[in-house]
This record gives sequence, structure tokens and C-alpha cells, in this order.
Amino acid sequence: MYIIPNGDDFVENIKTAYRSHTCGELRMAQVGQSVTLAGFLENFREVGAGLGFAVLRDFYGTTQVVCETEEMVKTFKAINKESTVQVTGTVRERDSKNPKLPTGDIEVVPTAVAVLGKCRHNELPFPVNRSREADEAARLKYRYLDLRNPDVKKNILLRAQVVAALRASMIDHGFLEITTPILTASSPEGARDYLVPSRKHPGKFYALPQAPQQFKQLLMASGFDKYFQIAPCFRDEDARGDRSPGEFYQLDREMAFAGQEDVFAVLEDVLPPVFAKYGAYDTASSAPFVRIPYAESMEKYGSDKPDLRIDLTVSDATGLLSDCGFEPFAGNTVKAVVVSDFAGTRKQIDKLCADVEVQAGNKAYWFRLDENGELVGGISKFLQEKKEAVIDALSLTPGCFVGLSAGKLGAAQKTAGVLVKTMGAFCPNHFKKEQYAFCWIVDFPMYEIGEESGALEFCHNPFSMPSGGLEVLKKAANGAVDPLTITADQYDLVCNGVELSSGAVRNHDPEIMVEAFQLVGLGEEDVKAKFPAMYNAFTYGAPPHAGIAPGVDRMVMLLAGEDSIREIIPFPMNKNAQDLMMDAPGVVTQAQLDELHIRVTETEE
RNA sequence: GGCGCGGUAGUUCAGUUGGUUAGAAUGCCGGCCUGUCACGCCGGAGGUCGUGGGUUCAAGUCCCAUCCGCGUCGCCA
Repeated sequence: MYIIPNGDDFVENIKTAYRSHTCGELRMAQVGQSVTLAGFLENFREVGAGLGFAVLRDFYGTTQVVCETEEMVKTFKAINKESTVQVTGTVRERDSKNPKLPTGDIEVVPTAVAVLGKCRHNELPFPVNRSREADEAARLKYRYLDLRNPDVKKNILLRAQVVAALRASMIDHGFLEITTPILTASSPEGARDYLVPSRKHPGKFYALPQAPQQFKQLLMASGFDKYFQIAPCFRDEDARGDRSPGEFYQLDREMAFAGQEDVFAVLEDVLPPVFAKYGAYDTASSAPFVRIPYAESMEKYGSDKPDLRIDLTVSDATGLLSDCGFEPFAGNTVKAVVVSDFAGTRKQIDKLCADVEVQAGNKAYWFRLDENGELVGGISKFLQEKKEAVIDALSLTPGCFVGLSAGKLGAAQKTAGVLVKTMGAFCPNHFKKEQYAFCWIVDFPMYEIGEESGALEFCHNPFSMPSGGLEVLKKAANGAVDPLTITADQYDLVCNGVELSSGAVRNHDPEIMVEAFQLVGLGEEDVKAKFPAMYNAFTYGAPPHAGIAPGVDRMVMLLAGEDSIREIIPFPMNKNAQDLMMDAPGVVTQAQLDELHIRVTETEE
């Protein structure tokens, strides 16, 4: 048994052709034994004419090797750092122990040293043990050196453990792991596809799946009951700090003869133990997670992904402030975020409001009720006449800060939501950071008026079952029901303000599908053309089914407490969707292009 | 595609109002050091100041263009 870097116990025989023990393994119990270690030469410290200390690092840890002869010192001095080295010697108790190291009680006195893989570079692109401080492009290009850093490697290890735990739990819950095709058909909905040219079919293309959406629904139609997959998904969209370009992984799930609560119950059972065990914080919400209807979430938190660790909420101040004489409020929706016991300075307030404006794209306004009960600062001069009403309506107490937003409903809500998160991040007394706070956002609208088209469009995805089914769609078609009020049995799982996953009760009935499409001006032919396999399959009878797909990368990111998605991906691409290490995308030979029937034209810059 | 920040030694950074030979730390090379663990001390080497153009007696510094990196908005059923 030995200890792997994050403290989990493994039982395994780690003796290999090149070593008897790992570099993280030796303790006082092995003193006196002859051992062989193999690892990377992390450092060599020469502290005297015939005394030096080498540090050997492998996956499991580091061990000190002590050189007590001039010859041995010379041997190690001649080896470039980061070379792989095999050391045979005797384990000895240290004269001066290092309590900071698991192996700090012992050292190895070498009798034989062999270089297994020579590092040809005596200057590295960055110091391995401080690679996180290096330029990110260099880290990505030399990712194999970056990953030697235990502080970088630990996130990849965490990812492996989280995936293993999720997989075990899913199997435990009766789910069957089924892989679905990577080379498949382009889907007309959603994100931009990655296309793969077909050699055998000139001019035709495969697409990499944006998600196994249709396949998992077809599995339900095929009679499988509970499916899951750690599924690679491909979308050709621009990157973000929390969104890798190109590809990512989902814990994809689907259940037959099941509804929303069945899907919730499984994740509420699967996720909290994983988060509590592997997360940076010990506390995770337990079942049932709070359910918040979409409309309520937008009104109360100004976001469809609220961070429930923040105890601030949005109040409506439209009637109260829209006629206070402050021009930007006139005729607009006005939202207020009241922050009690606010201790920020004037300068900090300006900075906070500027941050909100940058993020929300809308101006934020403010005033305070000072310790003497006076309205001061910001736009307070417009409020003096209705001071008592304002204090009463917003339940202000001395020391309160009030952040404000104004505009059309959506813009005012969104800006207020940014205010909530910004003020929360600034005020520790309103932000209980050390926990994982989950919630379900439910009852998403089925339709919306498209900003560009001005016409009715699907709000999220057309696969979702409208609440009320065929009946409500028919009423909407007759004009008896406003289609904008129709909600879908669709849900998001949100944790700490991060959208972890989207899911839905699917529309498994071809008749309802067609009706749903007709509301946005499409018909049966469009459904058949867009989703032929699913539509056909459903005409042979499909079980009602529902599912969800939490993003593995984002989950690991939350658990690791990292702000960049690249820190939890073994070989990430940069912002421009390039793999700097592999030099991808790259040019290919003319012969390859010919075989694929592709002619590359001059690209326009 | 828009906006913001950045690019100076192998690495991380400083560089004033445009003004002498562009600095520091770390790493590297050499020397000293017998218990270090970010070892310490002494010395040395190391620069296309992202690239191109311009203004100027003089540009790392000012102007224009461009490339690259990160963040953010658009985008992500």
C-alpha cells in the first residue's frame, strides 16, 4: 500500500522493471533496506566539497538522495535537471529530518546511478516546480514539462478520480455505459459543427457530435432503460475562461419511462458525495436541491444561474423610483440590490459600479443610507423628496448600500444579477464561500421572440416536452394561449453560479413534435428533415424519457477551485483552438487532400 | 468580429519627461562551502526590447500598421 499524491490509499504492486519502490513510498520502516528508485532529477544541492543532496521525483512523490563522496557529487552535477534517473542504494534515517515531506524522515545513500532518459536542455522553458507562474503559451507548448509539476498534475489526478467515482456511482444506480458514434451526421440545430470529409463519398461530410443527444434518445426508443456515458462533445465555438474550445466531456444520462423528478433524484444522490469527497469545500447541498422556476430566478437573482452562497437578492423598485426625477429611470424597469452593513469606500463603490457596467453592458447606479439615517451619495439627491417611502419600501437600515439598475425588464434584471454577484464577491458577510450550493432552475420558457428575427423561436431546444403537452400547443395555435407563457419540462443544474448541466423531459411523441414546430412556422417535413432518425423511431412507439448531461470539465473545475478550464484538461488547446504542443490544426499533404476530394482555395485574411 | 490588458535575458518582471554601455531576481556556467531541503557566498556568460514602418540629433519609451497571448461581449439547441 502506498499513498498517491492527494492522499487516497491504493493497494497495488508498484515494483517494476526499473524500481523496487516509488519516490513517495519510503518511510522509517524501510530503513536499512536496499532499494532502487526511478524518477526525474528535480534538483541537486551541493553543500560541500563531498556533500550534496539530489531530489528524485516521480508520480507518487519525491525522495532525497544524499551524496557523500566527491565522485557521487560529480556524477549528479553532470546530469541535467529533469533527466530521468535510476538510483540504487540503501535507505537511511536522516540526520536532519524535513517534516514538510512525507518522505522527510529518510534518505537514500546511492551505490549506483544510471541516467535512463537524458534531458538535453540545461535551460528549461520554465522551472517545472513553478510552472503555474510561467507564460501560458509556453506551458501549453511544453505541457509534458508543465504536467511534471505536482501542483499541475494534481488536477488531472483529481479529474481521473472524479470520473471514476461518477462512473462507479452511475453503474451503482443501475445505469448502463454505452458508447455512441463519434463520426456521425451533421445536426442542423445548435452550435457550429466540426466536419470530417468522407473519402468514399466525395463532397459529403461526417460531423463530430455536439452531444450524443439523438443517439441517447434513440437508445430509449431501442428499449434501453438507463443509459450513461462520459461523452466527448465537439462544438466549433469560441473559448471562454470556463469553456474549452472544440471539445469537452459530459456525464451524459437518459432514463426511459421517467420524468423530471426521477432525473433529479439520481443526480441528487450521485453528486453530493462526490463533491464532498473531492471538492475544495467540505459542504455540499443535500437532496432535495432547491427548485427555482426560471422566471423567479430572473426576478430574484437577476440570473438563471444564481450563486446561492450569496445572500443578496434583487427587489423591484420600478413604481418607487421610475418617476423620482432621475432621467435614466424614467419609464424604465428599475431593480434594486440592498446590501446591509456595507463597509466600502467611495473609491471602491466607483470601482464596483465600473466592473458591473463592463460585465453587464449597462450602467449601475447607487445610493446609501448612512449611519445617521440620511440618503447620501450616488443618485441620492433625486430621492430626498420620497426619502421615507424609499426607506420603507426597500426596508433600509442605517449602513445600507443600494445598487440600482434600469432599462427594459431583461436588461435591468441582468444588470441587477451582475450587481448581486459583484457585491457578494466584495462583501464577505454576504458571501459564504466555503460550500457547494446546488439548485435546479426549472420551468424554462419553451418559446421566445428572437432578437434578430422578431419572430417566435424555440428558446432552448426543440427536443423538450412542453408542459401541458399537445393540449397547450393546440390552444396556442388557436390563439387561446400566449405561446410565450408555455414552459418546457426543461431544467438546469446550477452550482455556485456555474451552469453545470442542462436537461429535459424529452418530447417523445411525433404529433406533439410537429405541433411544437408548427408554432414557429415549421411543419412535419421540417421535423423529418432535421431529425429523421428520431422522428422515424418515435413513430414506432417511444417511451416517455428524460435526461441530463452535467459537464465533467466544469464539475472538476469547481471541485479543484480553478478559474481556468485549461487547468483541469490534460492537453488543452489555447483560446484560438490550437494545440501548441501538437501544432494542430496543421497542414496536410496534397495526396491526403486529393484522396478526400478537397481543394483548398486561397484564404482571405 | 467588438472592447480591455499584455509582449524587454532561458524564466518572472522593473525600466522615470525620449538622452551615456537596457537593469533586478531566478535559472545557466565557473569557483568556494560536510546536513541541505527556495541551501548559502563570490565571479561570469546571457538581449532582434513581438514584427514592420514613421517622427526625432536621439525611440524599449511617442505615432501608425501588423502579429501573438490572456480576459470579456457576440456565439455556445
